[in-house]
Amino acid sequence: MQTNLVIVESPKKAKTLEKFLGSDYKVMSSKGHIRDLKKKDFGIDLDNLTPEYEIPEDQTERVKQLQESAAQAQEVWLASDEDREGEAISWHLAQVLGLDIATTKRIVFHEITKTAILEAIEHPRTIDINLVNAQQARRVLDRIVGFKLSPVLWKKIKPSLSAGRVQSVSVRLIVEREREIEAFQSESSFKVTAIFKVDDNGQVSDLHAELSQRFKTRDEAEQFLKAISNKEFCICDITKKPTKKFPAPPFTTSTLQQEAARKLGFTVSQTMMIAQRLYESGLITYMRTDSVNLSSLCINACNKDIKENFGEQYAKVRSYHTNSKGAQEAHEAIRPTYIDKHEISGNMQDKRLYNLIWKRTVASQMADAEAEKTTIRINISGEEMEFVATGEIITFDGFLHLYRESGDNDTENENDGENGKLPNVTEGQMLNMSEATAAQRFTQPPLRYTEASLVKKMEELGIGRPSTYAPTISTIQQREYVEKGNKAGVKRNYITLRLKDGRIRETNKSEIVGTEKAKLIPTDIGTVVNDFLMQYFPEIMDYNFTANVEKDFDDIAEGNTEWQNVIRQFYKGFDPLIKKTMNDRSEHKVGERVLGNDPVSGKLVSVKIGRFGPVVQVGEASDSDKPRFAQLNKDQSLQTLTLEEALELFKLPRTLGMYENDVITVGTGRFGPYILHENKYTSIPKEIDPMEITIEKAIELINLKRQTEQQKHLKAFEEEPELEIRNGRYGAYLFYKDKNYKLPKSAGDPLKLTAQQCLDIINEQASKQANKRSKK
DNA sequence: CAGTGAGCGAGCTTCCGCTTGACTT
Repeated sequence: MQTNLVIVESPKKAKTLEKFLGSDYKVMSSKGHIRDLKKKDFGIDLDNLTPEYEIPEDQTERVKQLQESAAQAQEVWLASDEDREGEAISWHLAQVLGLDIATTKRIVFHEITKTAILEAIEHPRTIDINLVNAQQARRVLDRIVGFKLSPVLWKKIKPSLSAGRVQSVSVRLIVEREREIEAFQSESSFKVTAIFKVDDNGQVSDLHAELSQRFKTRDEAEQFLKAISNKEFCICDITKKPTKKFPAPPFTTSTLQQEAARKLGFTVSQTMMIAQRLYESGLITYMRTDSVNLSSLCINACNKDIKENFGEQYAKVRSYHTNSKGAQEAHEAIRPTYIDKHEISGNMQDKRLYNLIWKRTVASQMADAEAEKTTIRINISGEEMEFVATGEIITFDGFLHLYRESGDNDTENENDGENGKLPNVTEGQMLNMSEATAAQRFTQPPLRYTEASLVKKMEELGIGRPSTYAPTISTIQQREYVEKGNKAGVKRNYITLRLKDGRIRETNKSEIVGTEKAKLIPTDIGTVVNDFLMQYFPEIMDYNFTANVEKDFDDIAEGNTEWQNVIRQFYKGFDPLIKKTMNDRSEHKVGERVLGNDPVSGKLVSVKIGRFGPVVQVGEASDSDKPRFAQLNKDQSLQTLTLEEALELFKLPRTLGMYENDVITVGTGRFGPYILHENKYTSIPKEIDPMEITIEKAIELINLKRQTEQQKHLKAFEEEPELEIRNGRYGAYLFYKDKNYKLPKSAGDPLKLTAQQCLDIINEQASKQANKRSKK
């Protein structure tokens, strides 16, 4: 007889718990929150500051089941996570299930082990209403900020935009980084390196050293090289210093996302999807966590595993503590459920992520790596400056044997000759310099954010939670505040001076710098919205806003303040700003920039964010004839567009002339410039300027298009009129009911396929597609 | 990746955190 009902948040957790607790206990899950503020309305009675809750559509069935089970049970145990949100979930459950808040048993555990759970059952408490109120304050504040601020944007900038405590500040980070990069002035200096020939136990080897100082100008560097060509070099000092390296703590959501991006190239949401799969298969612990804590069970298992596989000296028991802002630590760190499971079966991605988690976890329980750092100082006769050679050798690899954390700026081959082993030399030894080089080096602008490095920054600032990092990054891209893109590098020339055999040779080389891939770049809309919010709502945009309100939430949780007071206090300052901004009828639209006057009509030319994004406008709404509009090209920006470029946009569409009884026009559309003739569109290739294109060239392109069009239809079928084999840029493919399908290589000669074979291929791909789409 | 090509008149849009979903063409 199941007399007890235990309710947790996650279904997977429920299953595991049921095994531990035995037949007296039925375990169910809430699947997160079961109530929320009304979805459609504002959801808060602002006069009394009362939240208006409802059960979301997709939770009604589940709530009904919970109610039925609760009615049958003699005792209900609320076992949601031990954090603010978890406490609120328990409270909502108690309300909806008609349980007494004062007496209903509330239990918590941070690790899912039998002892931890039985221990929790032994020590139940009741719902902490102060903590619940802290959550209500958090929820209400976010709703007020989001639902009051967004409409201001709809009115002032563009419909459907959004603003919020977390997303707006995330966009700010990206906009400001972009501005830093724009404003960055690269400075160059000359770095001097030298190679000395050393007799190392009968073998001649190179000793690379760098000058202790850099030169500002080419001339200074040249003078220096001249000066040292006939100097003497002597080792004046050798110091050896032992150093230690420590393993990184076990994974949290944020660090897992970062490391999976750096080491495996996963996007943040990809990582979360795979981790979810591993969790549901029982292979890893919960993947949304801010804790670095490992259960003692796990620590012991690591210890045993390390000793068996690497030896006694590699093991070192460690416990980690979080230092990230606002961490609530309701779960363990992300770790393998069973340490002795070194490998898993499954697809490649699952395996790789599991492997990463396994290594990180085990490495966190391994010994420090020990190294010896050697610094050799080389004196130059008659000079203040000296050459310095450094080398580091690992004397004991410790955790490095298994795992090394990657850095954000890691490049493939960063060995600048500074690491590694140095040849054997002694103090006082005279050296022969074989060559010296002065190479021009430039200071680098800050790097744009990747998804993962943005998550890192958000965590540092205490913005967002493990469960929201990935969704937030999707949101700001969906709203088109930010896009993920590549930045082509620029070519830069640099000078190298090389001293060899008493002669200095100068060479000019060039390199491509600043190439960035899959980086977050702000759009015009993102920039305009950010600047607008910064101007009118600086408090919300302050990087410390979240941290400040968190202090208030803590006060509420400790019972020192009433939650409504905190909200009332905030709203008192916020509401007038909203009202004022809404009613502010300034002459110009937000983000508008006047470029000048149209030389033909004399009318005002301006750029702004239009209904469909950035546009140029000639004339004003008050003019007798309507203003003309033109959309900006994809590579143009509101902030940098010039009057000339703006006027250029109005020169299209233009008419080239007649061909076969119809006009040829040249226009520009969503996919770049095109030729329109007889209702058919032909793209104009990149290398041809649509402003310069001749009618002859246009006709040539039209005919070329017709030709490929003709060659497109390889084979049709009588029995399946909607099926066709077509020829495209990448060879033959299938066309069926207005959709394209790839032909697998195994299909053989496309012309020999039967209709049935084609349909089989299509069906197979369609079902794969359906799987993919449903995941979205 | 397989070819695509519109133009600010109804309406509606939006937050942050918890959690996992599965319109058959």
